[in-house]
Amino acid sequence: MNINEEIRYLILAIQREGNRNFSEALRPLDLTPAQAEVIRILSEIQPTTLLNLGEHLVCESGSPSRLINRMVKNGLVEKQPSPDDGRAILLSLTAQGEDALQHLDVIETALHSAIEATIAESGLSSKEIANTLWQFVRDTESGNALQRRKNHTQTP
Amino acid sequence: MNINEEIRYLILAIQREGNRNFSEALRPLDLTPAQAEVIRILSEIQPTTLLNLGEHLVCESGSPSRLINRMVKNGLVEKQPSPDDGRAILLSLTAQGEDALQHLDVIETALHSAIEATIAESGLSSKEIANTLWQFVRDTESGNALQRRKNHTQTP
DNA sequence: AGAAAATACATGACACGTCATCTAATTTAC
DNA sequence: GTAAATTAGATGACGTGTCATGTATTTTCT
Repeated sequence: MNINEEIRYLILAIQREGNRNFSEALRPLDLTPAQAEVIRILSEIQPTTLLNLGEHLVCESGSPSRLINRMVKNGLVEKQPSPDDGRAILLSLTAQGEDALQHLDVIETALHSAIEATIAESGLSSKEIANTLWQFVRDTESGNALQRRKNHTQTP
Repeated sequence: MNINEEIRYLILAIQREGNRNFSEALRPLDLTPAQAEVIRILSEIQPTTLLNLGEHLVCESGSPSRLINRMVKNGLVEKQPSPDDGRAILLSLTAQGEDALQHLDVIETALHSAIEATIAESGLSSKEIANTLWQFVRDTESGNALQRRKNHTQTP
């Protein structure tokens, strides 16, 4: 097996395993990884429209109508019509959503520490890895979404 | 945003973008990425059972009954009862499946060249990247599946 | 102002992935 | 030899992802 094919499958394997672990950690909160991403993004840019939310989501392309509808049904997100645009809908976290955010923070902090420890064992730095990984998603939809998130969370 | 959180989302973004690109390349063959993985694995270890196939699949945990049923319906794979075990089913590629394999080979070769070129731009080597990525999936289900595939394709 | 194009969102259709549960066949234990 | 445990596979349920299509609202163009 070609080393580049191996890397292709490694990315898939890491994503699957990571998602499984994260799902398991989120189970007590009754959240999926995609929902967790929505909560974190909304906490940074709420209130915002479905379209703008979609432009910050790495987990999905297009407008995440159904993902949001499920979260509304679960009491995590609320919708209200936009005063400026009759087509748009403004989304924000409910009190329950804000509450989930606090728990989510603990879980994600632990996850990121685990990632750091894993990379440290390899001898490379997180920065070197990130730099290489960025090569794959520069000027892509998902890459742009991630870049937007970075811009939003940096203190200027 | 923490660098390790960034890496977490980079993995997700790469997997999504890569999957979209691969899906698009496979569209003329009427194959999905998961089906492509099955074809490649079967070509290496056929005839084999559903369970053994599952142990070589990175794309799915558990037994891929439905994935295979779809491929049987599409004429890519054929099932036959195992002579040794009344519970087991032996899977193999049909002529159409073998034909798809040839086309798949061309597509994957191009994909792996593109991966190589992307990594080369970053200054690190494919081996260094692979080594670090392996840290994340050592002793996991997906990682073991990939290791089994490597063992099968290496010339001893 | 009015027609045409663009935009924001919703929805149907399909294929995954994951978990839980079920059935049938085989192995294990006694 | 038979009951219990294990194993191989199938299937229901649910939540994504992705693509295509549909509807309502705004913008643009003239």
